[in-house]
Parts: sequence; structure tokens; C-alpha cells
Amino acid sequence: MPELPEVETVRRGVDAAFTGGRISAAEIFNPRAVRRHAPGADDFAANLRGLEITGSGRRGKFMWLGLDDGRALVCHLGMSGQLHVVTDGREPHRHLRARLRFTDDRELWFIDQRTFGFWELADMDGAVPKTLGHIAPDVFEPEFDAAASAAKLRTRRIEVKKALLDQGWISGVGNIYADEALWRAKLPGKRLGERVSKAKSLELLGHVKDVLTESLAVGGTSFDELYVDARGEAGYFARELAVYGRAGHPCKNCGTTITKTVIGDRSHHYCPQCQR
DNA sequence: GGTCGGCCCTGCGCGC
DNA sequence: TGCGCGCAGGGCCGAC
Repeated sequence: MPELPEVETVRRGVDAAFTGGRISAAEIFNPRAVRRHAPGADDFAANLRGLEITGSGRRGKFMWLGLDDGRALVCHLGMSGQLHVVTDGREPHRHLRARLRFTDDRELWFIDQRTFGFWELADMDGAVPKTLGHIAPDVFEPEFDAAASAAKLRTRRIEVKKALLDQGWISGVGNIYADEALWRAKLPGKRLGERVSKAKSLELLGHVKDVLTESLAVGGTSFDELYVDARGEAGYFARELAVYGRAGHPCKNCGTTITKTVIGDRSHHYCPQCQR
């Protein structure tokens, strides 16, 4: 599932391929892909025609392509979304939801099996699209304030695992890296935010940044064909995971069997010995 | 304002 | 073999 490292890996690939490129046509094959564009898919496609890509950006799991009319094409990959740079005229993928054609005959494909991802057009508000105003800065942004974020966590009456998935508090963290950061911090995911010490809150945020950094360095986490980068290549962080997807296996720290439970309707993997 | 639960969706694995 | 069910989960929305 694409979280921050996977989205950033994709963004870099798309940025390198298409910055300076001009869109000759846009095609929407599944209207769900542009469900946030109220005037509909045809209008969405018409808006993009003839525009040039000026660059790209990212906040958390959202990425966008800057457009020369001052707006942005915001992309969220959802659970299974992929952006592919296509140069070889291959046959359309069965889950191809949208496609941009460029004047040099290259194409940007939006493939999304589960259709939780989407594209939208947004005006910019400074450096970030207006529609992302409710998304908190991620740990790599200069605006991210670790001390303030730690303090905010300590006001919350929800489990810390749930808080990590709240993109309004800290963005870019999904189920995989939330579990990994909690294990590194030796913090039980069920503990309420208000019961986490100041030092532990800061330590947790440090582990969030570390695990995201390490994953980004190897191209993110791939479990199956649902995540590959813009060139179609898998990431290698799955082999580094300590708890996520390792229920029934020994903890890499103490040997205790990793346990799987549910917090906030999402799976949670942890070491019952280390995370007490 | 904060929290919670339900919904969207598709493919896979499992049990019968 | 084939069918039905549960599961995976990010973000949004309405309800409380």
C-alpha cells in the first residue's frame, strides 16, 4: 500500500520523466478516478488538454504535478494506485483508470485495482494545493514541528496507533510504518495519546522519520504487484519490516511471537514483550 | 472540536 | 470445481 516512501519514489520518477512535458490529451476510463471533480470526467480531461507540467510536489501520501495555468493535478494512489511512465505503446492494463498523453508520444498511466485512488484539479495555496489544507505537514517538511506534534499527541484520547493514521496530525504514515515505528519506540499501539510521555512522544516521531527515511532509501515497501515505482520496479523495504505482516514469527529484538490484533478497525502488529 | 463507525472497491485465500 | 464469504485499508462523511 503506497505510503510516504512509495509516493515519494513515484513522484521522483514522474517528475524526472514529465517536467517540461506538454499534455496533448487526457483520457478517463473510470469516472471514479476523478470523482472529486464535480463537473465530471469529460470536463476534467478538457481542462488538462494543452497544459505543461511545471514540476511536482508532495505532502504525506498526496502528490501533485504543477500545471502552467497555476493549478495542480493532485494524485492520491489510495491502496493500489500506480503511476507508470509509458514509452513503448504497450496494450492498456486491465486496471488502467486514466491516462495522459504528451506531445512527444509518451504517456502517464494511472493504474488502480481497488479504485481508492483519485486525480483532482486544485488551485494552489502557496506551495500546496488548496484541497490539501486539512492535511498536516509530513516529517520531511520544514513546517513540521516535532515538539508541537508531540504536544498535540498528548492531548488526544485515542490510541496512539489510531493517531499515527490521522493525516490531520501527521501525514504520510499508513498502517505499515505506524506499526514499525511503534515497535521501534517500544510503545503499545493501544496506549492513549494522552498517556504517552513527552519524551516518548518525541522518540516515536523520531522513529517515524527514521523508518520512512530507510524505506525511501530502498524504494519503499512492495508485498505484491500492488506497489511498483513509475518504471514498474518493486521496492525492497519489505525484508526490513520487523512486525508488519510478521504475525506468528519471532520478534527480531526478543524472540517473542509477533501478535496481530485490531485497533480502530485496522490490523495492528506488535511484540507483546517489547511493547508493554 | 474530537471521536467513531460505515462506506467505497477489487482480488485473493479459505472453507464448505 | 465452484461458490460464498471475509479480509485488506485511505480518506471522507454523517452522527454523536
